[in-house]
Amino acid sequence: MTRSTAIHDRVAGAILDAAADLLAGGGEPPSMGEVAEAAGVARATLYRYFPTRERLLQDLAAAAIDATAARLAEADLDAVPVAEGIARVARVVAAAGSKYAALVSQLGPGNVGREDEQQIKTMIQALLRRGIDDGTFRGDITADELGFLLGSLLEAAARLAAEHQAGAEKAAALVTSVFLHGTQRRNQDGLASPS
Amino acid sequence: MTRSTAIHDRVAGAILDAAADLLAGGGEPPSMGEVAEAAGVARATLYRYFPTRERLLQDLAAAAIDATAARLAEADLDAVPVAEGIARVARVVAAAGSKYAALVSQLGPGNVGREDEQQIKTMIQALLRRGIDDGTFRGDITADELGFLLGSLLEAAARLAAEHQAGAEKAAALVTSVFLHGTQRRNQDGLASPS
Amino acid sequence: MTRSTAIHDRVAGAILDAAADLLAGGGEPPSMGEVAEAAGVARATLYRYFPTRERLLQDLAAAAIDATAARLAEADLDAVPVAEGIARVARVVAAAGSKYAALVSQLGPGNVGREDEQQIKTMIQALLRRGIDDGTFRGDITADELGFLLGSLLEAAARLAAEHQAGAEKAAALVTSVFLHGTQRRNQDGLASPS
Amino acid sequence: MTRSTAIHDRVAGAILDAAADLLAGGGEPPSMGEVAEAAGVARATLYRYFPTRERLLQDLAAAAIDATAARLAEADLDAVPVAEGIARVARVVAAAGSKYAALVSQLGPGNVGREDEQQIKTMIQALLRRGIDDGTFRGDITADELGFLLGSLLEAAARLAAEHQAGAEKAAALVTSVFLHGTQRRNQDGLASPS
DNA sequence: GATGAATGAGCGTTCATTCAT
DNA sequence: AATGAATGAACGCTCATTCAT
Repeated sequence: MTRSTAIHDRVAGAILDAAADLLAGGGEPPSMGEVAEAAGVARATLYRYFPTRERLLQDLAAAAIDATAARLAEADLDAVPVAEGIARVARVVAAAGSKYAALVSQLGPGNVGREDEQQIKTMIQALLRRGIDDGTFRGDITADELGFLLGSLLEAAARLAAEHQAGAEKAAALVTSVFLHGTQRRNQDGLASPS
Repeated sequence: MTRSTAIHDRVAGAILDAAADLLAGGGEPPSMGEVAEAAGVARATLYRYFPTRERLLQDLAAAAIDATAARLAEADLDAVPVAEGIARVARVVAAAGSKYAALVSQLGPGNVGREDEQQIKTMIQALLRRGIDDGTFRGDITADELGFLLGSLLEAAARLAAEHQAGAEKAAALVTSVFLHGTQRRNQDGLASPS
Repeated sequence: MTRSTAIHDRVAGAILDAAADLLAGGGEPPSMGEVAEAAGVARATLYRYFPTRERLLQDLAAAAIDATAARLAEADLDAVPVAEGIARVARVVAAAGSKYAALVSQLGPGNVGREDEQQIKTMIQALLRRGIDDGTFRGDITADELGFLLGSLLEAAARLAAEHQAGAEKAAALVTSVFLHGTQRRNQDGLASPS
Repeated sequence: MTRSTAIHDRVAGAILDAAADLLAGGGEPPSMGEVAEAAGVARATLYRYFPTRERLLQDLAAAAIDATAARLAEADLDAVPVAEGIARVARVVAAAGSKYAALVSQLGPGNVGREDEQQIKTMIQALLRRGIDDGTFRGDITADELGFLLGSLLEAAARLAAEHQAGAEKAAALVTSVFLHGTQRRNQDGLASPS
């Protein structure tokens, strides 16, 4: 069992690597046949590991997300002020860059392995909730809304970084600044604000 | 000629309507045969009008964009303060909502009829540039970067509205507020800002 | 009526000419669209004259056959000995050559405007029957069988002439000789003969 | 390899059989879909074996020709007098009958797998040349011309047999007799002969 | 009566997925 | 467990034929 599991993982890894390369490289989404060939297995074998194209992409996304989650976990978000936490999140996501962007366009937003993504969502939600509690954010935006906004901006940062329109650091700083300023607690300022 | 053009446009319109309905409705992207049937024409006829699936989707997107551009043109963006202009843009885009969101996921971001989209981009760029000039926005973010950020947030607003996670008005207000506060000119405030 | 009939015939003639040219020229059978274009009319107009591809080809064949029938009628088959009659038939058919061959391959043997072909068949049958009666042909082959054999050999002559593998005269003489010798009345000769 | 080749051949054979049946049966040429259905395979599979309708027909013809060639090879043409050889050829071709006739009308004469047909042509040419040398045939007709004439008459025999206008035996005997008498060496007889 | 457009059937192809070995 | 072959659905296209103006 241990033996075979090891083999299984090695093959699955090779397939995921091949798929990632193809996705990152060419413009058109690779066919299952191309993935199988690049991985050096037969189409039918590919299907033994990933019973569906969608599943393959999801698992691929899950891998990227796991890596991102790991980096976030190392980032000690709980140990720093909320603003710094947001900055770290943005840097990690912007660095993940191209992989993340390529996948998202294949899956449509929101289909990315719900369960795996949850790890990240949870960490970020904690950060946001802490920010609400300690007054970093204004009180008229719910945690869910904050999460959605931050998600969109992080996606923008990843795309910016991926398309080399800005360095990852630059993109992260930009997004961090806008998010924090856009959501920070303040006094009357005459600007529109959600009812 | 006028006659035949009118007929042509009517049929093309019927096809686009049918395709839009199917896209908005079901989850799986409709086949060309389904689109043809829904439009009440033969598959061969569909191909006379839209020689390719991709072309159909592009034209569909172009139609949605044209409609949005028309609404933006009616919004008199030049005649109101920048902040109000942004608010109007957000409301229009959030109202466009579902159509826009369904299409984007089919085409991948960025393939949406470059030329047609340009109309909108131009209007928004003008608004942003005016905001930079009159001090609405801080000076450390370029017009391009502002455009990218606003684009991401508008997409978020459209998705929010489409998924009924928030009313279109609410989504627009949220995004407007965050964007304006996030990018407004300010004094030192100790928050991170892009170098 | 007379006026319009004249016009009608002129257009029909132009179409038939165009079709004949295309058939004789290229290898692949021309499409209805190609015929229409070559004739300078719209596809739909072509169908007003020839309601079916098959009908067009049949009418084309009928024209060729009419011409052939006319030449045969001029040949005074009744006024000469049977053997000379056969020779004249062969010369006429071999001379018709290429047109005949190109058409046959499009219609499959035997579909060539039954009625029109009948004119020729009747003339030839009369000749063959006279040959049976006057002892030119042996008595163990029916008039129908003789007709079929002669038909096959005439087709061969036409093809030979069309493909320039032999001059029309040569091909006609060859076929005439073989047919006459092969079917002439004779004494015991030890060769196989149909029971 | 041996295994898979055997399977491949079995399926290909089943497809060819189905196609032959449909061709022989109905009047209208069967669609690829009909052939696939009759053979019990999916259309896509049919295309794996025969990538083109034309290819399918050619291979079908080649099969018929191979079978005919095999029968001719069994007929020991070299071991019998030329006249008897011709008779055997005629019997074999007339027996092949319907298959051969149905195919020819689909492919147009002369497109039938040139290489495969060559086997038969060669055998017959040998026979004819022997006949020229041993005086069976008259000297004023070349081997090529004899071949062409015999070919036409054999085609006639196949058609006669296929259309049940005569039994295969009868058709073969008729054609044999006419060909041999028509081409045999003789003295002056007053009949036309090719210059 | 002539035409442009529409139709329906078939062709040849790709591809995700399943079957049988 | 890995594979070659099969499947079915759709795509994009051509063409004979029909419809509506």
